[in-house]
Amino acid sequence: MAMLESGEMYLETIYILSQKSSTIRGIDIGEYMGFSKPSVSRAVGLLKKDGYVETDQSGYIKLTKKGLELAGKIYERHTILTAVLVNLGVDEKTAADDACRIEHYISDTAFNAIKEHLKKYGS
Amino acid sequence: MAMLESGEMYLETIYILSQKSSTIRGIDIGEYMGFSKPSVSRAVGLLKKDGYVETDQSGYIKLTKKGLELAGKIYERHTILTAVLVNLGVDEKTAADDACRIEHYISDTAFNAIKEHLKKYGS
DNA sequence: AAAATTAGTTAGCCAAAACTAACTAATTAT
DNA sequence: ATAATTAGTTAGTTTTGGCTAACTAATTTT
Repeated sequence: MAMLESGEMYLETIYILSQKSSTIRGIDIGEYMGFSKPSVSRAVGLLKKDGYVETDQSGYIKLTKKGLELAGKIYERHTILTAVLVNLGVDEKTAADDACRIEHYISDTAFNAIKEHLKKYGS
Repeated sequence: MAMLESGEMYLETIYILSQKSSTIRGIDIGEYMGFSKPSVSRAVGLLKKDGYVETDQSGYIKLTKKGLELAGKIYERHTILTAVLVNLGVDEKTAADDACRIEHYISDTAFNAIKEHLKKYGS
């Protein structure tokens, strides 16, 4: 099935936490996102079932190649969209919040157009 | 309660249909959106309950002042966001599809910044 | 006038994604 | 060694928003 906003947010969170620690547990994800343990357990189970994530012998959560690719893509959208909005004069917090929602709904085509524009004109 | 994407899509559809006809029925909305009669019935009932819509003696659906304001705002987002994406080189269809999703998730602050930019620089 | 179509509603199903309560299992503290 | 904390899972609830089936009521058609 196609990945929805919820699944993408979990993936992105795992990606971000991976940059700080190599041992990520469900509880860390829940704490970061403000969700309960069962919600995380269910969501990670779905990501695992769909091959985005796997757990090692100790139960730590890792992104698979497929998961890393998608998470990286979403994270890039997050940073670029935030940057574009900040360039347009939007405050950091609002820009990041908007980017965090829009990143799940924008097409590759539209995102790439925005990214190219930012690269060329910086605004 | 806050209006979600679904409710906003129904409002926007009613707004668009209102520009072509003054007698709008549930069946027209369903046909336009590709949804079943019961889905429309339920959605219009919620919009009515929250004061965005009312029905006249003949059962025709009209936007209230409150509904017209919100629908107009969403429609403006739709047109401006589409225009911005087209200016960036995105094809019409993709631009409109993206705008149709993003319009529900962007903040007033970010949208206004984008709108001002379009006004000043046309791209 | 009787039959058929059309519009709307009601009831109930399904999926997604959050939740609480309560369980298991493992680790840590006393 | 026992008790307490911590992490994860299971079961079951809630909300949102689609759906079908089946009903009512009004309008058309024949």
